[in-house]
Amino acid sequence: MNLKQLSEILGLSQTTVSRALNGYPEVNEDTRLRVQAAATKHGYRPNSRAKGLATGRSMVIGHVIPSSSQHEMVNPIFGDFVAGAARKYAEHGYDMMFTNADDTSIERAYRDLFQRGAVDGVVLQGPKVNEPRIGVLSRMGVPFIVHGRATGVEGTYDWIDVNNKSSFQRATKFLIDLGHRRIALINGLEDMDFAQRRRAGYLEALHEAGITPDPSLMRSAEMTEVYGHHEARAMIQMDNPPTAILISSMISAIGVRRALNEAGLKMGRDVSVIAHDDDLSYLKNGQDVPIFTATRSSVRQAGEIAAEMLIERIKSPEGPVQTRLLEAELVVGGSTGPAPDRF
Amino acid sequence: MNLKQLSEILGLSQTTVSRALNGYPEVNEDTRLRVQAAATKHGYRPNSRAKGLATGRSMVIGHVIPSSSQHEMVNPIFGDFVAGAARKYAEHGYDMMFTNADDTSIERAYRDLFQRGAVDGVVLQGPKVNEPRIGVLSRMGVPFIVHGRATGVEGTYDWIDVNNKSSFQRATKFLIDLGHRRIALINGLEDMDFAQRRRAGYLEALHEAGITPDPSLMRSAEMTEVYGHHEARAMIQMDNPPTAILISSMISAIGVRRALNEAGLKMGRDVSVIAHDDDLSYLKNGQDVPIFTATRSSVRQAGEIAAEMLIERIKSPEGPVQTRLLEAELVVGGSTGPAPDRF
DNA sequence: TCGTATTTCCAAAGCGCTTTGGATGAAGAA
DNA sequence: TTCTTCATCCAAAGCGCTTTGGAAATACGA
Repeated sequence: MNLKQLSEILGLSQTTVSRALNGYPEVNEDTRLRVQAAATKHGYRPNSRAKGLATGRSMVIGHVIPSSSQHEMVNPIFGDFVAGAARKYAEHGYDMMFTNADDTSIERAYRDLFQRGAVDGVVLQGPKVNEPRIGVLSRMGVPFIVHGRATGVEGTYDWIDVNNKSSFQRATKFLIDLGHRRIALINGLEDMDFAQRRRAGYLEALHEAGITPDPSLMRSAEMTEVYGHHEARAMIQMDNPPTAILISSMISAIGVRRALNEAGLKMGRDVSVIAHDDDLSYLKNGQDVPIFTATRSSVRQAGEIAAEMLIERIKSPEGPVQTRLLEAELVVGGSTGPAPDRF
Repeated sequence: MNLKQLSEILGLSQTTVSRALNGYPEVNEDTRLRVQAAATKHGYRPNSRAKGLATGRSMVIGHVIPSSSQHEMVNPIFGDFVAGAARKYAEHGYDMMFTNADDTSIERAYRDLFQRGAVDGVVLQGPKVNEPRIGVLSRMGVPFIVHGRATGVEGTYDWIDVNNKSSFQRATKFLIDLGHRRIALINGLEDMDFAQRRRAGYLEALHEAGITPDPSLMRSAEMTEVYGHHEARAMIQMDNPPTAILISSMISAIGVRRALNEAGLKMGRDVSVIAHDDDLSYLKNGQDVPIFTATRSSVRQAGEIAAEMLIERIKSPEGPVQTRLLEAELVVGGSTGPAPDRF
């Protein structure tokens, strides 16, 4: 069923039917009701491609899945972020499109998506330090929003981010106040912007307390469970092991916990642990009592906000730059305690 | 840059340029090269909406995210499945579209997506027993593939699934052979088809061994970490606790492990545990030695296969029904051992 | 009554592409 | 030479919608 057929059934022109359905004023209210009834009855749905062609808008927002070619890793936060965004998209009548691209072709993927008119805007996830994609998108003139920020990138752009630095600074200070001096940081990949910021917060807290950072206590890699286990295990075997560990992801924190258990160490007593918690739906940090002391910030909520900001940007491309800094909450759970007495 | 402009630059008709770029034979090879060079030089990308309108195909495949309204839960396998599928879509020139829909409007979401011409085919994830969506999609005539199957649905349809029954039957038998008699099952939601099949396998193995199933050892809910913890904790406090636990998800298995640790029980010695492992990229089951004894089947690979099957279906809508049953591998890890002597 | 708004509708153009049905000219056959 | 046959290209229609620029009919004012 297309517009033409529907209009013939109704004995009206396509113009009138189109207007009736799209809420234009120049159509009699009786006619509108008649049209709407017929549309529902016959299950008429305007063809999105034709509509897009005519209006010049696709009502689609693009995401690029950065399936890194080396590490075939899907970020666990992906699902929740997307679910949050999708909900808002749906509310505003947008669909969501994904394209897959490996590291080498991400830029082309974005360019392609936009220039062939497939999307009205894009979301850039997981920015690296000096993220080159931001410049590319800016020059292309495509509305976009960054989930995160990119140190070293010139110019302004819309972004939503967690205050990674302050949250890790606070978490570190929390541990220092508990008497910890040897605090390890199990972080994400070095070149990720969030990892740099978290490290900066960690270092600043150490600095404020007059603690010299120990490079052997700072690790970084893709944040899997196995990675957390591997690094924690290595560190507790050191001559001078850390008494506390800061971890950039709950998933890796689970690996850390596993390593501690294997070594017969008790979290919160022998070793204190703080993790960053994205509040994933399938991995809540305990029920009433949090398992891990954690810096918590819902990535799903970030997805919702990102979607709304992007839609706003699409609506007014020349509007003022929008930024949004979420503060992570420091929730205290059972994984932290006073530094053990080693003397 | 559109076709018209490009053809004017080249001094050729739109027809010829279009044909040159799409590999039709009726164009001189020199001309074709000239056209291709100009297209690259000017960064010409055919507008997908216009192309779609003209060809009648959208080159997009739809997924519906079933963000259940009650439990705001995103399935953790979502990311990996999608990453697998997306890769294949990209290889064949397809994009991937997501729509969000709550439980009540999923059917409408599919109908809408297809009837307005937004997608050429859809993927149906997480089928329930008697899944009504399958009938809907069949009647609509939209090419689709089911990730999973649906007991009780009449008619044939394309699907790819893991042999849930046989894998859980084998896993259960494995535990029985180790001397376990009280074996618990921490399963997914009752109405999910996979959960029913896993339970059937479990029950059959018990039956074969002459063990009467104990309803108090069978739990089912959405498979979060907290759920695994909660159920395991409850069961080990029973008068007659299980000596082995079968779990439908690695995430929940982690919760089970947490409960066992809290109770001072050692996995593999005091309680044996087998989990189903979807081989998620961020949650590998250990490195060399598997942590959990597990029934393993890569959901990412399932995504790839599903994508290829669907594309094949789109190509030949009248082709024979395609089904694919993957056998899960039983990997033996450190979480299982002989039943403890209780006498 | 006539002239002017206002309401309600429509024909046709246009969005950017593919594809049908030729047209043109060169090469080969007779 | 004249007639076919290819090879190569093009004009125009069509995909299904929105939107421009009226036209017709009705209401209103004087």
